[in-house]
Amino acid sequence: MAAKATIKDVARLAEVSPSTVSRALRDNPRISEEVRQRVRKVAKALDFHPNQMARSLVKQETRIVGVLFAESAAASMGHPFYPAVLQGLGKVAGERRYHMLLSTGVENMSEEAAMRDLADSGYASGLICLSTLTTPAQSTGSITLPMVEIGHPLDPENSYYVDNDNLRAGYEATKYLLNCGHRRILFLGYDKRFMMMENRLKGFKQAMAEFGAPVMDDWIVPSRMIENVPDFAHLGEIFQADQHPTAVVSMDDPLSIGLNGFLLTLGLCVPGDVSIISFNNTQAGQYHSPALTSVDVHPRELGMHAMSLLLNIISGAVEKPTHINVPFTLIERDSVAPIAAE
Amino acid sequence: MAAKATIKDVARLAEVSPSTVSRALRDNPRISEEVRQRVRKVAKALDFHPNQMARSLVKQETRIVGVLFAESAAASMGHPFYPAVLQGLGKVAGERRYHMLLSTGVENMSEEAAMRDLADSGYASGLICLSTLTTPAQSTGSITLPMVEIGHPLDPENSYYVDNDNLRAGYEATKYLLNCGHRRILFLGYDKRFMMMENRLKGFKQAMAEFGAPVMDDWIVPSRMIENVPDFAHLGEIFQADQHPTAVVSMDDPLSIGLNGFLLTLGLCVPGDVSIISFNNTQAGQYHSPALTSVDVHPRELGMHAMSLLLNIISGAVEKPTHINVPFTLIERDSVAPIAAE
DNA sequence: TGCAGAAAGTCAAACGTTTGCACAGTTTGA
DNA sequence: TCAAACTGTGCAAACGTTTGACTTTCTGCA
Repeated sequence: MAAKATIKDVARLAEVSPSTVSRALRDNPRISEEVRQRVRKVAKALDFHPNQMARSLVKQETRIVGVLFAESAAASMGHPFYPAVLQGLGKVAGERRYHMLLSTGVENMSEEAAMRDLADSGYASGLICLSTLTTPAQSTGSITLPMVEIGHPLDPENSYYVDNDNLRAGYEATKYLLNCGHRRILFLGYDKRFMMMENRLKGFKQAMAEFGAPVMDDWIVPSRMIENVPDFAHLGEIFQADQHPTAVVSMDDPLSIGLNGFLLTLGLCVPGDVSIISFNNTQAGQYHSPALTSVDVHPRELGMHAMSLLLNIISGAVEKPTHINVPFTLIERDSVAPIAAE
Repeated sequence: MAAKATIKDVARLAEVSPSTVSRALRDNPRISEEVRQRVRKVAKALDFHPNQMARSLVKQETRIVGVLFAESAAASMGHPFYPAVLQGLGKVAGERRYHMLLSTGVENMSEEAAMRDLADSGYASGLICLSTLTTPAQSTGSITLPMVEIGHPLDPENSYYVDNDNLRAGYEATKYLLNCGHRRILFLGYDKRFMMMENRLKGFKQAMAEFGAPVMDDWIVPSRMIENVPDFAHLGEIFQADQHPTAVVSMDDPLSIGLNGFLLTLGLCVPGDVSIISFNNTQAGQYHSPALTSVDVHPRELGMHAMSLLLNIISGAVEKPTHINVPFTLIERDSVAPIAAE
């Protein structure tokens, strides 16, 4: 009773050979119904569970997939986007009886190193990589595991990945403001480390051009994701000027909320004086007043699709580099208003 | 080059036996310096990494710990508390070269079932359990793995766990309001499924009693954690009454933010008409206006301590059921004001 | 009656390590 | 001078499964 029961224990008690036990438990048709029953009963009685390590060893596969976060998993978890992705990943992993192994980023470990670590550990049969950076692991080449990325990969032609159409998202968000009559629009939260930002900015410019609205470099203001601290001094100058922006496209809800607070100190109201359209549709944004109009990129779906794809690759159902595009949704709330007559 | 190098490949090229390779790579003192060097060089050249499955099989241990979330991991990740804990867990796991295996809650799988699943999988050498529920797995008995819980366990005497002193936290939060002159205080967000709520409520009552303030059952208003939807109809009645509460102890920032919005619709201001002291000190709460006065339970530290403890148990450094108490911090911001003269 | 083939099991090798023991060669100590 | 001890290495068993090949027994058919 003390030690865990092994297949041999079951075999002995059921008076068959270990191989028969193995087959019986896996419903191999070569085992008679009678023996199958007997084996099952004994297995249950002993609370026998096959040792996965032994199993994995001989089958040369595990039921584990590694999950790797771009920033050290640690840092990134602060933002609701990542937990939501994880939630999606977990849902389909669970359904297909897979486990997820987290890359527990040792502090200051590079993304690539973490990836190698996970791959080399031999525990995982595949990799999910949230490498949304523009300069991810260069030498991903020698990694032999099946891998799917969430976000835009460096080499789209040869990668499996799931993503939003961020160009389109940037375009639609901007167009929404333009349609409300805004022309002086600021782009907040540009972080050139993230590929998606490039694309959203591209969409922004495209929409602006289409409506003949001017794009000023000065009005593309950076802010690191996650930390979400824009350059308030700079923003102060911009918004205290006479011809200040009447609307902003903000890359993230927390950022928008911060901006809103800042504008308040300047005596500017949202959406009365400045409209904000935001991204990520977080809980905080919903509860905020005014409730934020925000683009939901559906992180949970991103996760679900990524995991499905990976598992299908592992099982051999998918062979060619595949790209899945998860649609976004623009959710209208109260932070955008038609431009006030001047 | 195609298949992964095994220890035998290394042995062949280094012209030694597999056992020597094994010993050389683990710095066994019985191997001469010369051979050690040679083996290392070959191993590096072949990019050899020992197969963890094989290793785990013979050593009867893995470098993986399972992490189990109370609610299906999925649902709970929505709240910033859990990612923060995960962050802490990951930090020390990474430092000690352990990996974390997530219980990817199959939908509707009970906490206990998920636990068994994780334990039975044989992948994990230990378990972290965020079982903050009041009625967790009853028959945790037959689980033989080392396990530490985060939150208050059912059987404190025989459990390893790390926790806040929630009674004290409830007490201090309430006292903070009482010291500001408040007496009509509402307790918002009671969720009897969580043990910590019981304790916080106990602390609340204790403080109230100490100041001779009345505690009314009606003013202990429940709300499920995570979903964070209180009964607004009920709250409406309470706050529209003549003698409405002048302050509330709220179990969660998102909940507080929701309450704030609701009070606004009633024409009540925070903290002018109603003060709020909150829990969890989330980003959303900081950015909110007014910025929330909130008690930080330091979820990251909870995670770090839990993982350290577990790893110490696994390594044999800790033997007796241990309890670690992580201090909380009351962070003063703008959502509490001294009571207005009536 | 003989024989093919199916049915139901058993055997043993294999997966890639680790590790107790054996062994050969070299020192050491008395 | 010889036993004892030490050094450096190889052998082979073990960890707990899975699986291809093999054996035995039985069934049906010519």
